[in-house]
Amino acid sequence: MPAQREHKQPSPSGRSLEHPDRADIRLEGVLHALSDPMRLQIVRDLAAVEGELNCSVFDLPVSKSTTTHHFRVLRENGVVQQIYRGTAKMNALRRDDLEALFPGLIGSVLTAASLQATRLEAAS
Amino acid sequence: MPAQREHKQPSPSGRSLEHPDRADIRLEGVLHALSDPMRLQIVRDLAAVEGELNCSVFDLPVSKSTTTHHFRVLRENGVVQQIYRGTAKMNALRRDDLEALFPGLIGSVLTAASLQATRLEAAS
DNA sequence: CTCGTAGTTTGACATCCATCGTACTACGAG
DNA sequence: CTCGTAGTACGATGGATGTCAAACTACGAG
Repeated sequence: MPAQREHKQPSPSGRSLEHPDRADIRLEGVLHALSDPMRLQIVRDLAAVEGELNCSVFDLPVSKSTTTHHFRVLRENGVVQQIYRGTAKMNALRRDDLEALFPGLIGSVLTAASLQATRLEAAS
Repeated sequence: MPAQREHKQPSPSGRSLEHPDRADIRLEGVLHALSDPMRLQIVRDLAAVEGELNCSVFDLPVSKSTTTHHFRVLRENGVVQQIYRGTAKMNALRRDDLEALFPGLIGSVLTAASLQATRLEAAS
């Protein structure tokens, strides 16, 4: 039932996606979003390219619908921004908003993730 | 079934509590532990006093058994250290371990939590 | 218009999670 | 030894979460 999209403002290039305003982003939500290995990997990849990536460049070991689910969690918790561009859906980290709300947080999470990856790798 | 405590070494003052080694602490686990409002509050209080606190000084709006549950999650994910001292159970942040593994992470989470608290308060 | 590609939606399912109440255990005080 | 206090263990329960497969939608290419 498509009865819940109240303010559906037709976006420039097609479907619309709901994003929380900056003021509605919650720390607990962001931490929860980042606490899943799959989603943390997505965020790391996104941060690494410093730009936009479409969904399909992520080679996640899960089905397409699960991937959709994870991107939705990231979007609903204010971690990523998604826009449709033709048939692709581009994703980008909401760096400015996150930095304004939680200064240094994303940076230390990314650093921590790198360090841990190195550490786990070294432990063969 | 109490068949999983393999190396149960009797601790100096009574019951034993299992803590993960530093090397076994995982970023995802820490983020998950911090993503619950109740547990984030506990960690903030713990950080504020820069020392040990027993469980009962936390005035959480949940039952005793739920409180036990949250402290266990924090302990099992390497966020806090707990030791029995008589009938009380003292809790402390594992600052050194967390700082060594994930430099700056705890600090930015605490800062973010403060900022958000202020922000939400200001929004009446 | 038709097709293929990219992603969504739905429904199902098993697991995990936060919460509770009640019964239980450990320890210190008296 | 007995009692009170601090916290644990044990189900139980309702709700969220991660996962999937299958059917569906939107868009560009031809």
